[in-house]
Amino acid sequence: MKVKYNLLHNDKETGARYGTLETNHGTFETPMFMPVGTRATVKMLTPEELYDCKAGIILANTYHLWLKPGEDLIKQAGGVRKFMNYKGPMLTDSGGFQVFSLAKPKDITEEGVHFKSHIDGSKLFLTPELSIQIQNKLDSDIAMSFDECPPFPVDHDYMKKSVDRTLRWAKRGYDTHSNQEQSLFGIVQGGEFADLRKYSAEETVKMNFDGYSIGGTSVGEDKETMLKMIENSTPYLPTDKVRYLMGVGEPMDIIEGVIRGVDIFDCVLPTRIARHGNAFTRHGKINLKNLKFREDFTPLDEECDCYTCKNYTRAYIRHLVTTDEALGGRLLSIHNIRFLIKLTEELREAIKTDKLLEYKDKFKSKYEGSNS
RNA sequence: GCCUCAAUAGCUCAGCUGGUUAGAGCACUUGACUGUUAAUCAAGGGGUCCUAGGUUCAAAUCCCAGUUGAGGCG
Repeated sequence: MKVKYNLLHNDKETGARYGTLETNHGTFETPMFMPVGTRATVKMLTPEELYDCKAGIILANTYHLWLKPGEDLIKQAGGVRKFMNYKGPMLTDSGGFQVFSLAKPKDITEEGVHFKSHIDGSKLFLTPELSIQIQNKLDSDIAMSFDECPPFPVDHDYMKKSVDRTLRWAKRGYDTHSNQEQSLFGIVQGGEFADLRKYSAEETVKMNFDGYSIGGTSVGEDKETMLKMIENSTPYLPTDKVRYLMGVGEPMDIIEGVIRGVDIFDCVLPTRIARHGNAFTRHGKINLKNLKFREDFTPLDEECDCYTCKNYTRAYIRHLVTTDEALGGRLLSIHNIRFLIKLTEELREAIKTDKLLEYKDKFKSKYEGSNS
């Protein structure tokens, strides 16, 4: 079956959405943060640890799994969820972000995108059809359209051409999509241009996808521009389909996204900064490598209910991080993922009680106050 | 007792045919990270070049004496 979004409540002041998304492998509440498991693993964590973090859905990447181990092996294993022993809902990204991170402008053609493999430098060619075919075989619950994710900034002329090409690619992917058990989402682009966001959203919605996402954010633009990108997109999306903001994961960005009508977020930030020794806390981001945590025998965050905070101290985690022990990255990853998911839980509660703006103000003053 | 070799950043070492402000890796102290090319990247602090003389316009570098260490010979 296709995913089904149920809108259960709008925050009275902001219109922010509380709802649920039904999938073939479970129903979860939104807003929700989706941890990133690019290569069929949320780096350093087991599926059980993700369940403990209350992850509603996780993400894997078409591009990376195409190269290794190959989509046919994963199909043989019974799909990516079975392959990695993850029992909950899963979304696959299309490889569109790799157009941004790996390809050069001249590599992007109407037919598809020429890549140089980041593994061995060999020449690759990814098309909208191929991306969808790979995702059909990966058998995720939700497949993403193959889009161009342009860098920031590009001029209006380039962005218009890019948006039109992404629309044609979306249509090609839609026509290729054959896995009836899998949903397919369209992606809104248009950069910081309000007219192109509107145009991209309206044209994408006409194709009647199972859900919609906002792409082209977190590619180097400033915060204010990113928020404009969102608020220039969500008004044109249908209220009865889920909305997913791609690549956004700073706590304040998630809150601002929810206020603007977003339901799902994904981001590598919690897991990446964890491997680099950092943790989100109510009082801002902290770097456990800092000397000031040497004798700090308190948890990362007093109010956190994660496995790490219930059992370990900052001093111990600092020891693990400074001695390059893998457990440090694991404990921090568990905490950071749980932190963002708990944030979305609290946002859901705030929406249900129509107190989202009040919640935002409280969170913000703590988070952007003095670090400790 | 004699001979040889060594001594430069916290550690391991480059530099030694004299010539800008003595370097590197690691460690240390910080910072960055937003649909993962990332357990990564960047910056910063840190020196009696063993000590004392000498040669020279100029010495980590050459000469002399000493100190400490390693090895060898008695």
